[in-house]
Amino acid sequence: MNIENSISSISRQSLHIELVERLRDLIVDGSLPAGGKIPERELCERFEVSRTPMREALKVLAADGLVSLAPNRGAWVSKITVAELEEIFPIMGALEGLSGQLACVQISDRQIEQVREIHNEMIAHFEARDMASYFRSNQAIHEAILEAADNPSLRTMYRALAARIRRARYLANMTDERWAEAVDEHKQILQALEAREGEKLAIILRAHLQSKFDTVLQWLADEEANS
Amino acid sequence: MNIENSISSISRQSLHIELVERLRDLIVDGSLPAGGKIPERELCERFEVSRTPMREALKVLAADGLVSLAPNRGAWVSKITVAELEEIFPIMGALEGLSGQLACVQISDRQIEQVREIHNEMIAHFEARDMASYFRSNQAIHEAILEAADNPSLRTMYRALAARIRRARYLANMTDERWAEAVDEHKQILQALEAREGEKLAIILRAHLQSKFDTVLQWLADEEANS
DNA sequence: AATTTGAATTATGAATTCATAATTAAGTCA
DNA sequence: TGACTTAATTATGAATTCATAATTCAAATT
Repeated sequence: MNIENSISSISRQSLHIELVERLRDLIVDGSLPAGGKIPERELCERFEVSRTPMREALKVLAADGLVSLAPNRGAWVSKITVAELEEIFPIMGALEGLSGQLACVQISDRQIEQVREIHNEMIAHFEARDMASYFRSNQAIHEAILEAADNPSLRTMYRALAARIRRARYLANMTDERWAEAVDEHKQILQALEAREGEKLAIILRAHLQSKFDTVLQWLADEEANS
Repeated sequence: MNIENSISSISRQSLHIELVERLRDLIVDGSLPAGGKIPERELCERFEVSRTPMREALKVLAADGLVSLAPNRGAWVSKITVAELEEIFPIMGALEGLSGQLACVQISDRQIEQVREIHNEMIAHFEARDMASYFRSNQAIHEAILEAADNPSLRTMYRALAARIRRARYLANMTDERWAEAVDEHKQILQALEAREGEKLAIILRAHLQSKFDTVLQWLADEEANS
């Protein structure tokens, strides 16, 4: 690596980039709840930055759809609506399907081995009914496939959409029956990946996502019933 | 429409949004050439805004991939590389395929009629060998299908990708043979749409895009040969 | 008491300022 | 001359300031 590169990799990236990532996390993990106002001043104090980089970050997140800017009224965490989910899930399906297809072309034996390991861990978490750990492994598998697809633009777009969906904290909503189905779908995913059957993997991934969508819709319906 | 909505629709959107659109146009139409430095001060003077909203706009465009920010060295129009196009085209294919599928479900007879009209205009432009007009009609068809898909998120993402690709001004590169092929593909697109055969339309659209990709790669190869 | 009005306060959008990094220009020496 | 230093200039990133829009809250009115 030459000097120029080594310097740029050491130097801290700009504040607004850092803030985009931090704020995205706060929104996705629910610390900044959907529909709520974003306390600009407070966040500036918390992260010890001035308003300029904070507001730059908010503008980037707004372009991403995670934040809504009301002129002269500030920034709000965008609400998750059923309409939005109905928009996003088919797109996720298309991107994840593509991700699977590309992965089947590109993936190394070593990477398949890694996916299988995560898969087995996930099965163990399922059998222990440890949903949080299960969910982490689950996400790691999808990330590994996305990684194997080796397409940075696809990765960025997929993650932006995933962030928008993840604000819906539907995690605990999965029934035991649905959970078992999801595990079965994951076994098919692993099979197709190991056989490097791209088309088949794409179809399974899309179906898997459709089921997830149904779960999320169920969660939303429950939410509304409770409010 | 209630008072709140009527007010918000009157109020001018923020400067940075306006600038994002203007700058995107400048980049896509080549006024700000790929790989070139973005003259921040000059643009501020041209649009009569201070650096704050201009820089906010640049950050949004950077998140979109149209602009690269070099720490302490300013903003540059991102270069188009073969690697980037290889990334983007499959994604465009997935999105455009989805767009076609959704359109086949949603599209009204009236909308199909409109697409057919644009299609016929396009054929006339082809027969007159008026490539600029042909290209406009062509784009209008893809836009109409995207519109019929009725999915704002898909629209936004598709357009963002299209902007990244359009910086490659490959327009004049199409051979007469390739042009005739493209027209033939468009006849198949119209047929599938009229028959509302979503799967088929998706396949045709992906193939159509693949051919376009080949044209763009050819253009890039020529470019490099000339430089 | 509920609603309306208007001043005080606060938040927002954008311009300006400021510290520092990068670039350019000028000078030095082989 | 041409490579290397170093000072001057410029550009950049971020903080601060400023004008204005929105909100709050108390007083006035019905």
